[in-house]
Amino acid sequence: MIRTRIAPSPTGDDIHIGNLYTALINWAWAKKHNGRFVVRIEDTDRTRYVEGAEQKILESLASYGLKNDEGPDVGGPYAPYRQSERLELYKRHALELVEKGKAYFSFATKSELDDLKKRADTKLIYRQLLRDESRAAFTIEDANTRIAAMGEGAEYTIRLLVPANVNITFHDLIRGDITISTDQIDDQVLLKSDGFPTYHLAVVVDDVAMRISHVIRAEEWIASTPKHVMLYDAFGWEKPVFCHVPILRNPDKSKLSKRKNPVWAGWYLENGYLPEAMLNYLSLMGWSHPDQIEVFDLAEFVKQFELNDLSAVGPVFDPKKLEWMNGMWIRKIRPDDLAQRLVKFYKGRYDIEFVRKTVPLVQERMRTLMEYAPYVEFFFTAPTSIPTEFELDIAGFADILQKVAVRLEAIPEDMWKAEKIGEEMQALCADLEMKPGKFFQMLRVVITGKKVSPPLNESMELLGKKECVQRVSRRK
RNA sequence: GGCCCCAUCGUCUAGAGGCCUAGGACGUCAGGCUUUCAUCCUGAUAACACGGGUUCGAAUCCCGUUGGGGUCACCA
Repeated sequence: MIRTRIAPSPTGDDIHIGNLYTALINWAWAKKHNGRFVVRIEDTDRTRYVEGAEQKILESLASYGLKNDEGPDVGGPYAPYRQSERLELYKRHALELVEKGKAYFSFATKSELDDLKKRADTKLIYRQLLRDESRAAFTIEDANTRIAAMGEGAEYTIRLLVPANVNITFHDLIRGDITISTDQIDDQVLLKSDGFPTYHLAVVVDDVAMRISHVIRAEEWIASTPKHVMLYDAFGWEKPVFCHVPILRNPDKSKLSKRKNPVWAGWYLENGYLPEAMLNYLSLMGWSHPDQIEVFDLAEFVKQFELNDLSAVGPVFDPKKLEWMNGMWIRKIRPDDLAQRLVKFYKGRYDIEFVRKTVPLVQERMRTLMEYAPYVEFFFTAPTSIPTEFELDIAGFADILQKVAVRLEAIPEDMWKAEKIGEEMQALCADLEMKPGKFFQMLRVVITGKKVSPPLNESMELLGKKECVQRVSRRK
């Protein structure tokens, strides 16, 4: 059984786009194999905890259609899915490692550690000192006596015993074998002095407890994977498949950050992006469809996606292409679907009937839902002024408008259709011996107040005869 | 700085030794269609980081250099 997970920390406002990307990969891989996609909340850092973040993350995932099969919101066979509710499990395992001689108690205080760092010229020497002094300081018996003596508020940590100069090799599905020396790793704290586990202990214990088959996470975790490998080995556990996906980048290639791009998943939804478009765009990061097509839905992605086809190169997140993709999706969905999304997006500002009528006029010119409002604004607000360049540029401006008004007035109410309006205006334009471009540009500005608008005839039909005549007449 | 990862148009990518005078997409530019804008169509622009090997033959394999990124916490 394929089981994947994402393990977000509730430390921000929302789920980060990079995490949404990782979530997509995890979700797709699980779905492809009829497996399970798990969300586990890693809230072991109490100092960075943000109230409400967990809910927002879950909401965002659901909004994008990446619903989790197990998690704190829906439960599951391996509950609880919040690490803060699993503290006993971690402590038990940390102690097990101490018993096995794979970890040790440490009473070193912050200042003692700082002192140690000061004495060491290099990281390597620091690690040696830590190994030689800290770990040898107490036998298990001594430590237990000391902890007992300290009573309730006993402060100590449990550290992993990391041997010097041993090569740790693990297999990454995308990159192949990766070897890192233990000289790069100091004795890792597994259990913090506040009784909470560190990420390293918790992630290994939970991934095993929750039967995670594929650990698919961002590339930034590669350097700490040897720590996890040591833990799997220390416990005698079988390792999952490791797969480190590329990190999304800013245009300057640095790790995608809010300084250069909006990074919160919710932001894109709030700014008129379709979940389908975002996911489709994200799926093109480090991966490409075997047929080289670029616009496809989630089901197609799940069908075609292979984990080891993922590239190891960190792709730049390009808002321009995302926008194009969004435009493609706006045109791709059914008009009625689009209408309903618009109503929802604008929180009822427009009623569904109005939106249904205007969607055909604007569907192929919108790139985001946000562009709808400016396009239809003129239906509600008559233009208040005309750019003076028009009056100056067109000889007999007022007279021409007068004639337009007369023509429009002459169209019977029951014939007030886009086609008829178009014919009449064409005819008038010919009578006046004006260039169509100029004539219609003028008419457009008078009716909509803008040089750019939805198709004129259809717009006038929707606006109604009375309103159109009024808008034209007002210019006399 | 140590260690690890990576390296094809500005960007996303195809390419798993000959099919590559390197293909597609976004962007940009030019043109067409059009009653504006958009859509759509056509065309143009632009890349195998560099240097050594291996091979009859290298974008593809190996080594080095350079460049970029990640990571080195009682944060995840």
